[in-house]
This record gives sequence, C-alpha cells and structure tokens, in this order.
Amino acid sequence: MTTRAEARRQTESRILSAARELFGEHGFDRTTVRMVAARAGSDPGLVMRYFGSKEQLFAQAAAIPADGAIEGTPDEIAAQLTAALTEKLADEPIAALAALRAMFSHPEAAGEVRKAMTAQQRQIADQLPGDDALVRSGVIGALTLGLVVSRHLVQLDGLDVPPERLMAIAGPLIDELVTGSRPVE
Amino acid sequence: MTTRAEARRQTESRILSAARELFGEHGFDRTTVRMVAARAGSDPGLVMRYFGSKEQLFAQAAAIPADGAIEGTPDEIAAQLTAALTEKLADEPIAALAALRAMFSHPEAAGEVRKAMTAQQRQIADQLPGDDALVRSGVIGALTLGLVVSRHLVQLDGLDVPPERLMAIAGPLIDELVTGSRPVE
DNA sequence: CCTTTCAGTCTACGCTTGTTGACTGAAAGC
DNA sequence: GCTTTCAGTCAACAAGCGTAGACTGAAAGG
Repeated sequence: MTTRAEARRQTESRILSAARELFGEHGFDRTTVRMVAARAGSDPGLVMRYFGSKEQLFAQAAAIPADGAIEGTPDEIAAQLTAALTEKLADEPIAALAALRAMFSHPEAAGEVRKAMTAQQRQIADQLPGDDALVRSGVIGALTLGLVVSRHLVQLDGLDVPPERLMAIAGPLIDELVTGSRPVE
Repeated sequence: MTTRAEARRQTESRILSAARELFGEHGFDRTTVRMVAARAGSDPGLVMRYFGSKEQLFAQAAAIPADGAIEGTPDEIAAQLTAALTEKLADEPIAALAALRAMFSHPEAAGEVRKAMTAQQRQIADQLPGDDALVRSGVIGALTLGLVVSRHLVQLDGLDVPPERLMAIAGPLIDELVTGSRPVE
C-alpha cells in the first residue's frame, strides 16, 4: 500500500534526480521543464506545483555540494586537497559540473559558484604560510577547476588517463602551491 | 561617399563585433539574434541574411583564435607558454571566453574547444621530453583554462591581482610541467 | 458511507525565439 | 535616364518555452 504522502515524496525525489541529471548534461537553458518531467515519468504542471518555478527547481537540484572543510598542517592540507581532486577526477561530479555549466549561462548561479569557491579558498588560505597565500590557494582552485573541466567536459585527449597518473603530475604541483616551495632549477 | 560594398563590409563587421561581445557576456543561449542586431544598430533579418543562422554567426564570432605555433627547446617553449598565459590573464580574451562559455551550454561548441585545445596540446607534447609528455601538456592546458576561467569568469577573489603576481606563482608550475622536473621536497 | 483532500493529468495561455519573405529606396551598370 | 541590383526595413510565421488552472480519481478522515 502506498500512502499519499509517500507517493509524493517519491515523485518529488524522481523529479529532483531527473533535474540533476539533465541540468548536468545540458545546462540550465537547454534543459526544459518538459524534459525533466518526462524523464521523471511525471508532468510539467506537477513540477511547477512542487518546485514553484524552473529557477527554484534548479536551485534545489544544482545546490553546490560543499566540500568538507579542509584543515590541518600544510602537509595535511595538501593531502586532503590531493584526495579531493583525485575523487573529482575519478567519477563525474554531476552536481559540480551542473553548477559550473550554469555559471556560464545563468547569472544568478554564477554568484553561487563564486561564493562557494571563494569561501573554500579563503578558508584554505588562512592556514597556508607565506604572504601570497590567498593567491596560491586561488591557483589551487583554478588548477582543480581546470582539470575537472578539461577532463570531464572538454574531454581533452591527454587527460584521458587513470586518475593516479594524472595525480602523479598534479599532486606535486599542489604540494608546491601549498608549501610555497620552488621547483629545482 | 560610401559605396555599397563598403557599407556592407562595415555592417557585417559591426554585427560580428556585437556578436562577439554578447556571446562573450551571456553565452550562446542567452544571446538572441535581436540583441545582436540591436547592439550593431542593425536588423535581425539582416543578421540572418548575412550569416545564415544564429549557429553560423556564433561559429564566426567565437572562432577560437589559434594561438601561434609553439616550438623550440623546452626552455623556449616554457617562455612562450608563460608569455601567452600572461597575455590571456591581462586582457579578457573575449572570443576564447565566448567559446568556453558556450562549451557549457552548447555541445557542438564543446567539440570546437576540444579540437582547438587538443591540436595545440599535441603539438606541444611532441616537443617535450619524458614519456608522459602528453599528459603533462594536457595539465598545462588545464591549468591555463582554469586560470583564465577562474579569473575572468568566476572572478575568484585571490586571482584578482596583477598578472605578474599570478605568473610569479604559475610560471614555475609551467616550467616544471614542461621539463618534467620535480619540486624540492 | 459520504465528504474532503490532494497527487496527478490535460489543455491552453502568453511570450520569446529563430527565421522567412515581401517591401523600399538608393547605388551600380549600361 | 532607365533598368537592375542589393543593403536595409518591417511584419509575420511556426515552434517551443515557462506557467496557470480546471479537471479526475483515489486515498484520508470522520
């Protein structure tokens, strides 16, 4: 027996999943409410009733999953950053990609991405040595973003290798950025 | 006296400029033919007649400006890459940004970006030492993309500094990627 | 059992979009 | 000077969009 409340919860959840998938695949503009409803085996009108508007549906579907706080000694920070990046390179981070996608076509979402990235970046910078810590942690963010986008979205040739091989190259860069050390000349 | 041919050239050029600006600002989907025509002081119908379709207009407006071939010894390559990145960080590369923006909402454009990046990346990899040269040159591309996007599009806090300060940090990373050297432990 | 509630469906609206084609008037060609 | 060409304008189109609201039928509640 399916109660009414339960049916509703399931439907809402199916809609949200479909929205996450489609926003991740096609971005905000090229995803229509009708597409979401169809994939969820539901109805456009129902989507509107449950989520208010396409805008609000997006806000819930593409809420940026906050990376856990990163803290500790520089060495520990480097390890955590490396682990987080490895994970992002391994399986497609749908939600994060949706957010990035949206940033480029959807002004409001851009603000969200900026806020999320800035917050994390400041938090990291506070724990790094050196007077250009904020810039360095910004470069870490840029490198991370660049790698994720280049691998998953652009599907750049050379990056189509196991995450471990990528990290063998990117890892030392992160270490260097965290500690502020210089490479051998 | 303005000849007819000259007037046409000027109009096409105005349309193309407006398209470049608007595609760069708002991406493909959120830029309408009417907006382009208005900014160019022209007419939507004329835009269609001259460029065929919005799609073709975009193709011409956001054609990715091929970076000049990069070649020489590893040291020379590193220098050229550094110079190119410095330039990209200094002034907004509108066309490239438009292409990147479009990539997130427009699958076909992603293919263009892939082609352009892949070509350059292979060309560089051929001249680098080491057996993981292709991966390293891919990471260089990712780092470049990440920095440009983070600075100009996300407008990330820490990266809002003079290009020289950024390059003081990113430059060594590129050197390291080019030569395949390891940082001091 | 009868009424109320509410998940889910269907239809249609107003609007914007890319695109087309008929029209106008001035430059080009003879 | 007369015809042809063609840059530029205007109005309208079909299609697709987000959204609203009336409707249906089964579960909930007394």
